[in-house]
Amino acid sequence: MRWYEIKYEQLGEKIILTEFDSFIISETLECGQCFRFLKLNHNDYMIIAHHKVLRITQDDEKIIFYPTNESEFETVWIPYFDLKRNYNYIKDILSDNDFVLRDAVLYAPGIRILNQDFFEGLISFIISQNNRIPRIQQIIQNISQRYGDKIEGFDNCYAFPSVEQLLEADVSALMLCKTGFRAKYILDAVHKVNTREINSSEINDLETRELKSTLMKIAGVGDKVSDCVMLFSCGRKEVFPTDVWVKRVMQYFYFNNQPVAIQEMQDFAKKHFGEYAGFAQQYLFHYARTLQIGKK
DNA sequence: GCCCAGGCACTCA
DNA sequence: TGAGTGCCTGGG
Repeated sequence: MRWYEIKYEQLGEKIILTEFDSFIISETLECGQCFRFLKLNHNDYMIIAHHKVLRITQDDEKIIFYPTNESEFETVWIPYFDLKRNYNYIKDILSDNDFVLRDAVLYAPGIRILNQDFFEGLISFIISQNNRIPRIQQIIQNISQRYGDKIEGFDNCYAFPSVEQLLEADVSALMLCKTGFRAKYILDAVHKVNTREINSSEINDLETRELKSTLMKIAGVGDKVSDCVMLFSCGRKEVFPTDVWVKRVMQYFYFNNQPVAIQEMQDFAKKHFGEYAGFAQQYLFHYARTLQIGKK
C-alpha cells in the first residue's frame, strides 16, 4: 500500500496527529532539504512555509501542529509534509537486499521528503552552492526580511518573497543580504521566472529531463541545484542529487572507495533505486553527513 | 592567515 | 571533453 488516509483531530487551533509512522520532525527538518526552521526544544520546531508560521511539537504518542485548522491542514500541511505517503513501503523496498540503505534507513527512520514551494526552492538551492547550511539559512532570512511580507502575529517572521517582490532586488542589495557571487544568479532566476521562460505553472507538465534542461538555462543552476529543486520543490522523487556527501558515501560503500564519475553514480542510482532514488538520496545524505562518512 | 563549505562558470589544452 | 581555478563570506 503506497498511500493511506491519515487520522487526526482538531482541538482549538491545534491539529493533533496520533497515528503516524516514519515521521520524526527533527530528522525531517534537519536532513538538509529545508532551510526555514527554528529549533525551540527537542522535537519542537517553528517553520515558515507557504506564508505561514507553524509550530510542530512531537512526543512518543503524538505530533501537534499549531496554529492551524482542519482545512488548512488538509490543503497546506498534509501535502507539505507528504503525510499520506507510506514511507514504510519505500523503506522496505530500499532496504531489501541493500545493507547500506538498510543501515541508512535505520539511522534516520523519520525522514520525510517535504514538498516545498517551487520559487523558494529554486532561489534557496541557488544560494546553497558552495555554502554552509547555517549561512544559507541566514541569507534566506535576510532576503525574506528585506523583500517578503511580514507574517502577522509573529515577531521577526517574514514569508519568502514572491517573484514580483524580488523584481525589486538588484545586485548591490542582494550583496547586502550576503548572497555573495550568487546575487547575479538569483537575479537571472527571478528574471526567467518573471518572463515565463521558466513557467512555474507549467512545471508539472514537463518530463523530468525536459524540466532539468529548462532549469539549467538559469545562470548558476547546474546538475546538483536543478536536481535539488526537482526533488524538493517539484515532486520529482526519482532524481538523485549528487553532492559531495552523496558522492563520498556512494564511493565509500558501492564503489570500493575508488574515484567514480558523477554520471556513473547517477546511472547506478537510477538502476538500483529506480523511482525511489530521491528517498535513497536523502537517507544516504543524512547518514553520510552526520557520520562524516568518506571524508578524508 | 588559511582552509573550506550540499557548485558553477569559465578557461585552456 | 575534461581538468583546473576563482568566487562572497565567515567559522574553525
